[in-house]
Amino acid sequence: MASDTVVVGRTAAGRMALVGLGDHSAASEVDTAALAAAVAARENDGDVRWVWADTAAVYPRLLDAGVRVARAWDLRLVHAILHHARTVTDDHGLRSSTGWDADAAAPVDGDTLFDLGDAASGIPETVEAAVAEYHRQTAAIASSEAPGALRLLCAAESAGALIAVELHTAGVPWSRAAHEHLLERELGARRGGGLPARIDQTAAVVRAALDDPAASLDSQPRLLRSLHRVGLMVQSTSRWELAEHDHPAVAPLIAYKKLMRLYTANGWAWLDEWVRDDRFRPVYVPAGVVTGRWASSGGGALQIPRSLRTAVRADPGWTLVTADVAQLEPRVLAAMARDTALAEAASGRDLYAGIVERGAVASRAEAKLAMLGAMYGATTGESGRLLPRLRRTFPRAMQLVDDAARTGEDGGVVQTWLGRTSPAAGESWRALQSLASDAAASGVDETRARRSARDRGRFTRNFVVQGTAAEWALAWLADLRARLAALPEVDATRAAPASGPVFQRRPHLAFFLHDEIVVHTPLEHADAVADAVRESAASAGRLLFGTFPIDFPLDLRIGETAEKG
DNA sequence: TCTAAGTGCGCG
DNA sequence: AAAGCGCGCACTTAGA
Repeated sequence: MASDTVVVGRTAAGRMALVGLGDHSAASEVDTAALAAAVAARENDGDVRWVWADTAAVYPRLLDAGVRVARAWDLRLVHAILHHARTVTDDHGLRSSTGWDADAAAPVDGDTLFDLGDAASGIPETVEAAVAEYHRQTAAIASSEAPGALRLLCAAESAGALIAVELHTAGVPWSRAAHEHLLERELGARRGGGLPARIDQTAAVVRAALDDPAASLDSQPRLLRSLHRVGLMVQSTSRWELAEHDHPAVAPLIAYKKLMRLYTANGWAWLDEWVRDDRFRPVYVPAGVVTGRWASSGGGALQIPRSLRTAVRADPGWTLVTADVAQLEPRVLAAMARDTALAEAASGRDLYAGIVERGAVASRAEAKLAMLGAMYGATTGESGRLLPRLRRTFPRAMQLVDDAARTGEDGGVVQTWLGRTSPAAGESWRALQSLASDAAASGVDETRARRSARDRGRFTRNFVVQGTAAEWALAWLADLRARLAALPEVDATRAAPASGPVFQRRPHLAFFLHDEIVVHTPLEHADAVADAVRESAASAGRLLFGTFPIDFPLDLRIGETAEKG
């Protein structure tokens, strides 16, 4: 078994070049059509880390050709991390404009999305440029004050890039029939020309209550005027404010909004556009959020209503293993701050119950409110009122987030546990602050500047926690992916072809949402998958936080489970 | 007729 | 209208 790093890029002649960087470095060239076979051969030959410009551009074709790779290095994503990383002391030219700082190619419809060599991204893709960039990146990491952590982050980010493509390719097993059944039950039958019957009926009830048969329910300004005419003096048309009023129009209006939301966001049109072959294939965007969380593009993958998860159904002979982490962010905070008191409160399954047991607050609801307030920067209301009690009981954890907030308010940058750095303060932000600090500044300027400083403080406060939680989740995913790949395949008669050639015969990740995963697995491997999910969570905790005693308990379920709890 | 901004709501 | 973070999407209106 040879361990090697192989850089993949284009040649001037438009072929694909594979350049080995190891002891037995060698270069070879193949036509684009033969890339998958060349990668497969090298992958089977030994332990390889594949270095390429953009996983989202290269990997879909490999998967479609039946080729999975174990390890990768995504030059675009790693560049984005290192470009801003505060701990890097020598950037080796990484911070100058080289084309690698281009944004990801905007996802587009149709076949061009994952076309190899799509030049829209602006990323240099020649193999020479890729080799040079890889050397810059490894050198920059080596110069970091915490090279191990940064290297881990970059490897985890790259593993995430592989997983994002794999999730798209495999898709979420989605029962069109179950989805349609739910739509008909909630909305009534689909009607070609107009709205489903139930929506029409509900709208009629609302209009009757508003004493206006022509009232517009979809235009916020006009609806607001209609409400005012019947004495409902609301300032917005949002559900929470409507619910505070007692009027015959309120209940049907809230019902109308709920039905319309289902119809427009996840109705038949969504089903037609996003579900093929009983698979929902969202486009995941690794690091699409500044904190390092993933975003999604199209299909609203990260906003699927929980009520709709009844449509998530395993293929025949397969099942689903679903797991989410209980209170990931406060656990991560406890470990980052080395706050043993908070870690002890977290030692049971329910961190909030643990906080109550330690006497900080009186109820679980208060504990949750206070903890969220601490991580989001609440200043007023019940959440703000509870914060001093949390500060007394968990001073180290609270100091970590308070420090992050102060740094942000002062215009500084903060870092996650592994070294992802928050964005620098923008030019307009700085201008506002310096304007307000001028002796001749007006009270209005000062107020605006203070508010903007506090806004930024809340962002950096949350950045350290949300970003580190995202790192933990990446580590969890990456470790789980490797464990799943080691489980045995089922025979071809048991295959789930819609999951594609790489995954149709083995357990595979099917969905990921910040702190939650779904694995689609042949029935006989469900218990092994559940073990792998738990072991990878424990492994992720050790990888990030070493021996610090913090648990990451999972709510884990095997089988068709639509909703939580 | 196009785009940008506002509103509201789904998810963590 | 959120108080208190991070997103994406659908719909509307205002403005070019």
